[in-house]
Amino acid sequence: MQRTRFGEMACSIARTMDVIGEPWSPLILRDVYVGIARFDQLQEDLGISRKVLAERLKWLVEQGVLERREYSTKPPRHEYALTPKGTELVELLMVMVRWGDRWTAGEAGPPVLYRHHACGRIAHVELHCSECGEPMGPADIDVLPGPGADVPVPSS
Amino acid sequence: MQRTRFGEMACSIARTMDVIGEPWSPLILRDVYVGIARFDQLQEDLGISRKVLAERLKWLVEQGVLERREYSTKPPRHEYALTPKGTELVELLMVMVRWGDRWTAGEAGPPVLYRHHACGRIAHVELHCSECGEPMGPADIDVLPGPGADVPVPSS
DNA sequence: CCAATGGGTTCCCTTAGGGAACGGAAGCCT
DNA sequence: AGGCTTCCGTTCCCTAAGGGAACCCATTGG
Repeated sequence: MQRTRFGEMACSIARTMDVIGEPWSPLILRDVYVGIARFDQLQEDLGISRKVLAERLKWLVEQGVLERREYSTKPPRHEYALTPKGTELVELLMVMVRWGDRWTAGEAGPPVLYRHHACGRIAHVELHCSECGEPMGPADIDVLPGPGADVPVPSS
Repeated sequence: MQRTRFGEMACSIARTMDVIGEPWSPLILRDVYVGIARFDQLQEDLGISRKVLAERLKWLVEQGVLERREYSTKPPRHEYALTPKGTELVELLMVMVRWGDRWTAGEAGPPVLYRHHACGRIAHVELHCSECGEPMGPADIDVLPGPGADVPVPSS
């Protein structure tokens, strides 16, 4: 619903939510990431209303998160693919998965597992500091005002 | 709106969205994390409707993400605090901030900065593998079915 | 006694999600 | 050639959820 526009707020959380804050968007990105890329596949896999799916896809393409490309011209057919901007959002999904696994999976265990190419092991993501490489969580930081504070509208 | 229930899906992303997928929830958690913890403070800081704020807080408390506690009995006054379950969600917020900083901050730069206690430097989060400690992003993993796949309802 | 503060609740209006039906363009089958 | 099927949406209507403003109640301070 969200009639309050988040994109104008001087907060990167709000601005991220403005792009993918509508509840279906992360699931759409997940599906595209794992290769479910066409309209009907998405609709069936998610159980989303076709109307809402069309709206979401349009929005996500406008935001530069997805790209709509023709994979067949003779019958015009399209599929959706992650842009670099969208691929980085998948990192966010990986952290959501981690939290969901820990707190909502119950006894059945996690629905999916990740195997890390580098070490070949089943693993999950952890947050580390970009500067020193050590773990960095909510308790390990001070939050300071940055240069973009109090600037309501960034660019567009 | 989300009349489709996400909590039943065998997907940790969907189940996480079921808890905090409504657009205001991450901003509420952000505020509580930085110490904006009382109803009126939240309402003013966010510009959210009081009705929706009351609903969200109730939901987040029910979900065990926030805790409502009385900090004064004489006039009964309450504030909200993050539980451990909620504190781990702040990790998710930190990743959202990272994405928002990179892709939506514009020339003004990030609205807030993090200083890492361990090294004292301004930093952002990066995703690493829990097993080998190396970077682990969307391109570095295989996604495999886990034990909880095809189990629609986890516990509750 | 009156106003202010804190923390909500109630009411009404508008808007966005859900579901089902429709549409249209290009194969494919017989 | 006619009709079925696939893909990708659009349109319609209904209901539920968000927004805003007003109201409420308890306590405290002046």
